[in-house]
Amino acid sequence: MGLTKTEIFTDQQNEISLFAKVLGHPARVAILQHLFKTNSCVCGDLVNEIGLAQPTISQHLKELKYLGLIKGNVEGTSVCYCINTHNWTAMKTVMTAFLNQDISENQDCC
Amino acid sequence: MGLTKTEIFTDQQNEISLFAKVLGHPARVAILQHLFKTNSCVCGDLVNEIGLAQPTISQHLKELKYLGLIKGNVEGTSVCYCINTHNWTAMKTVMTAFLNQDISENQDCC
DNA sequence: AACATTAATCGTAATATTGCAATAAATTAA
DNA sequence: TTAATTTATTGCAATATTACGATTAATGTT
Repeated sequence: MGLTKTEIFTDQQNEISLFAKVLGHPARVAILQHLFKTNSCVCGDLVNEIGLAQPTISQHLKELKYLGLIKGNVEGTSVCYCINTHNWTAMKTVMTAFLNQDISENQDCC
Repeated sequence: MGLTKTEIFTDQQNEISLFAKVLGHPARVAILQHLFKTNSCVCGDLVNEIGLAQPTISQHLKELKYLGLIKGNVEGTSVCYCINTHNWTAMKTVMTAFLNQDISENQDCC
């Protein structure tokens, strides 16, 4: 079906998976790393940095923006993107809590 | 195309995105949380816990196993699954490093 | 205004993912 | 051996994702 049954999961589970999903493509990972590295905004030179076509990059940026991980500002004919630090931190909190779950008693049982 | 161009990205970027991708479905998040909570192994009662059909759960378990995040042991007619703590920790290290990237100069620029 | 530049959107093709019914495989019990 | 139980596999339908060419939209330049 290709259609996830979100209604049978908790909000938390859906939130974690949505964040993970947007990080689940190397182009989006690369975009985020580049925005972190260059700190200040970057625009369409992401197209040059990463070897994908402009519409493809634009599409990935849209997804990152939709999840709130980046912000975009129009500057003349170009658009300046950067990390939305507030939302990034919020996402990090959610993901870190999930990753740091402890095994109650411990040791692998299988 | 639906086909990711992995060859243009670094091994690290591909690794991060693969880990994120497997966490990018609420059923797999729920399975992992359940395995953590019940500590010791759990078998097909995951099918009861989560409201998906047995083949669907089996498929999700397969993906988690492929990425090495869980282990499965045959015990009679049932199969006992549990977190692969070693690989989970390794994954956590990779993901945490990515999530904890710092913005060089700081503050949002857009 | 006409042109150039940059990014978003549209349309489309190819592949991937999700989910399940049906079936097969493996093991145990009678 | 036959039946029961449990999980994996197969096959398939529906939807999602990825990628890009062509186009449009927005702004700046001459």
